[in-house]
Amino acid sequence: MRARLVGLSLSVSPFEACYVPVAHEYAGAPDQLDRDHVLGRLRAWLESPKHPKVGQNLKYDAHVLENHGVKLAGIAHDTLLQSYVLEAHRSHDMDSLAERHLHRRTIRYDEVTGKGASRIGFEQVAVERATEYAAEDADVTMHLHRTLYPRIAEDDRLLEIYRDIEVPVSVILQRVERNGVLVDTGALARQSDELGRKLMELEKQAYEVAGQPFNLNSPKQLGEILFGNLKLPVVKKTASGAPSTDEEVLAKLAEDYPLPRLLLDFRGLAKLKSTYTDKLPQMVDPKTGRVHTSYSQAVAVTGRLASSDPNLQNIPVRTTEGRRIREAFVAPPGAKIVSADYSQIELRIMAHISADPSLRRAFAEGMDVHRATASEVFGVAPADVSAEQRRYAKVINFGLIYGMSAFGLAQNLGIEREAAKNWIDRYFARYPGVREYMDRTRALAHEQGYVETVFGRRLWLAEINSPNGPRRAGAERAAINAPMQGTAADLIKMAMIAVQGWLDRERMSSKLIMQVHDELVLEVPEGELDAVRERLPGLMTGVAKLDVPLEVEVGVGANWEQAH
DNA sequence: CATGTCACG
DNA sequence: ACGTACGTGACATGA
Repeated sequence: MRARLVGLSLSVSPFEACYVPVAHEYAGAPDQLDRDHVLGRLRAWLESPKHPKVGQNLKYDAHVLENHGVKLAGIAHDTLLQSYVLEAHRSHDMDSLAERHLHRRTIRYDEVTGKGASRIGFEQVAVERATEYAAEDADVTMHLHRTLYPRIAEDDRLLEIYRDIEVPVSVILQRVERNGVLVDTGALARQSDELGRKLMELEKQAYEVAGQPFNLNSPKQLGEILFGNLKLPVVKKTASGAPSTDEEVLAKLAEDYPLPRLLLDFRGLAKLKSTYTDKLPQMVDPKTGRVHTSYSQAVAVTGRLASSDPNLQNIPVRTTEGRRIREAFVAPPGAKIVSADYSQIELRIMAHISADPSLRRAFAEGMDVHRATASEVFGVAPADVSAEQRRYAKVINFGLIYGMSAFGLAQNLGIEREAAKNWIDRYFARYPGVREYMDRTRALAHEQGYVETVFGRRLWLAEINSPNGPRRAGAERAAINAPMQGTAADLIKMAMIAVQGWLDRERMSSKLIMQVHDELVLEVPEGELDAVRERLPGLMTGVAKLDVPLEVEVGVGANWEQAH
């Protein structure tokens, strides 16, 4: 949102590229063409949808150009997305791609700008050196496109994922990022004060119980207090062998001792304050007055997006205190926040892929799926399922999506492993199609080294044939999870395209402002509220016809919390 | 920069 | 006997 253009590099044929410096600034820098003059001359071409462009991560270029008032159009190809569609599990930076596919060792950005404290801005790089770096950048992109795109084009389904999903989504994401989200910084500041007071109080109490002051934020110091001074039992150890002080451990110790409870409360509030109520206001862009996240489209191996700087996909929701943070995500005067999320999307996908009759029936008949599962597993009528039974069934259903083990289920439910194994056996007896899906997926993963989403996105499993047992088992669980998580990612990307397409065609002012894996969030002027509420669910459920119905829940409010 | 922890779907 | 539920990103600490 704030980067300024220093120069442009372009290539129209292999091994030929140019660099146009426009804003290099250092003692003795040569005279350069004026930036606005250059952009003025290039504008018609840059903004023309009829003139196709190829780049590496053009979402970024589009932002920089838009910072100068140029709206990039004609994004035909993106080598970042090509690499991601072909090999989501590998690195996609240009240096790696050039080595892997072109056997070329490129000039690295760090080599040009330096790194750490002595790093200089690109505007201070000598024009000659900048030319070598930047022109090579354009040339490598050209070669990568000529190498990677044919590999996608030879597979119909990969081509659809790339051309019909990833490329259009990148264009939409740039707009979503630019739209930003309005945040009530005053409300967050008040929450920070309140949290600060509560933290001071908890800290004071902790010092009293511990008999001495210590840094509550330091797992190391905390471990010394708990397990050294106070001689509390070590419940489990961390990967490096130190006694763990994580939530599970503290919860267990809290049954018998006072200090762990204080620490659990402290940690919960400290997280909210440092990550959210203190940080988010600092992330507001001074120019737009809004928070602009960045979506990474080639990070998550399953096809999901990732959000960073700030991450808007992990804003608290599970606790009452946490939800207050969502109240600070607001609509401007005259508008509302609209949230629409897919209901039970991954379980529906499991029902579709596995074709299990009972699971499909549960969704077809619009049942509460956890209640239906409880009914089957516990052998009672749906109406007679207890709250406890439904809770168990919900944990089992989530476990299935993750490729659960008896151990994992036991731990999650706090029951014996034998008992957990028993529930799993009963589940599979009732849903044989699901077991067959899991077996089939495991076998396929071993044979091919990859699994696929419903729409043909390919998910590679590097360790599926590892001689290391635990690693192989991990890859098998990932293989089971990936088609469900990945298909859900495909669906919501298609939904983003459908929704933005509708908003554009209807010349609406409503804006997509966030994507949270199974949820789209929009900022909607009140005049468009009825239309959006009416059309949004159908647009989202209509992107694909699975063997089970898709359902979308829509909420409206003055803020994100109310809309949920 | 690694580690531990914890926020989300 | 081991080590175990999938996918992410950010923060604080401490080397």
